[in-house]
Amino acid sequence: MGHRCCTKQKIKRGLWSPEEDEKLLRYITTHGHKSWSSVPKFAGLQRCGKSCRLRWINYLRPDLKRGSFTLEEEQIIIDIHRILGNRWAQIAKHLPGRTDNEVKNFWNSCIKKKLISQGLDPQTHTLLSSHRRITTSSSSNFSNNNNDSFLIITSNMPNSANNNAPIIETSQGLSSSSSLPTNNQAQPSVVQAPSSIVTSSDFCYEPSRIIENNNSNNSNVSNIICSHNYSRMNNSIPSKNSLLWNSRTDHDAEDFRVQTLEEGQGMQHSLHAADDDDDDEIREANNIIEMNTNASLEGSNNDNNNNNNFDFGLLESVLNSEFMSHDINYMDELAWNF
DNA sequence: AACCGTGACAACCGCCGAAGC
DNA sequence: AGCTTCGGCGGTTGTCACGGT
Repeated sequence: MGHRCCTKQKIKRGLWSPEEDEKLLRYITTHGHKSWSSVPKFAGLQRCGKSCRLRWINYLRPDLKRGSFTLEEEQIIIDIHRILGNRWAQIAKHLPGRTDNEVKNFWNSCIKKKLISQGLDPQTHTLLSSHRRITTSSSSNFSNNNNDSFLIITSNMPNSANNNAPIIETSQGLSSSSSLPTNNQAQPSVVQAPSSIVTSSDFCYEPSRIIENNNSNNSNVSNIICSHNYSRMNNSIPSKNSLLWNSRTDHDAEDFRVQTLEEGQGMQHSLHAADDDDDDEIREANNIIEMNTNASLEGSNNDNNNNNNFDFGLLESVLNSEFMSHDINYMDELAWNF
């Protein structure tokens, strides 16, 4: 049973012969591909347009990088997969010369097994239950020992096509009553960020500290969760009043800074998004955006944003992953207060 | 030499959303 | 507004090479 476009004509299937490749290559390089459905006809191929497209994209395209994945590429895939999941096309965009099919195959044949052998769930990047040393409560609950244990920034990402400034929500601390906030509880403070701060729902990430994830209910909404995991980087507990860390925003990027100023008086965020030249979505590289907010750290109502886009399931998994997969002792020494 | 398991890669399938009519 | 076509995507299957038994 072929694809609909294949049913009308006699269609060859299976592996492509060198002659077919030659025909397709010659046609595309001279005529381009305005309409894939008409390519086989004009190129003299007994294939469906879809098959031609796939062959071109995955094999014949001149800008493809062949050969094994490098360790760096592997790490990029893992990092982005942690954030985006099985969005192979999005992941591949961060790997010049690689196709989604390649990335997917590499993941399924290599990375997946490697993660499993390390005791990690390849889908969630958290420890497999058999490897857990700390047990947690049910997935709907999260508990910690301090109200001000972490900072959450939730950004309401715009489409890359529009220039609306994203909404950045900040919230500090979760209830220590062991359950996550619900929609009826105090809402995070909301500030309007400059439009240059974020242009993509998937470019800004820091594997161990910041998680950004599309909300399943709204593809334009992403969450960035920053946990207070500073001491691992700085080998010290961060000061209460000034907090700064770096993180990666892309494979060649390094800056994403959040600076927290006087507790209770406000917060200052300094975001530095690095660029990926090949990605239209990542336009605002190297802009240092500072925004001062008067957001109360206690959380406040806001007049222009009522959505509750926190992905608490994600949050929990992130935190579980964070604390269990990296450094158990870290939990003991972590000072939660700023 | 034959068989089998595995890994890597290629290709197909079915679904979905956008665009055009 | 509803239908069709098309391109894009992720999941799955097929194919081939290779090494071990």
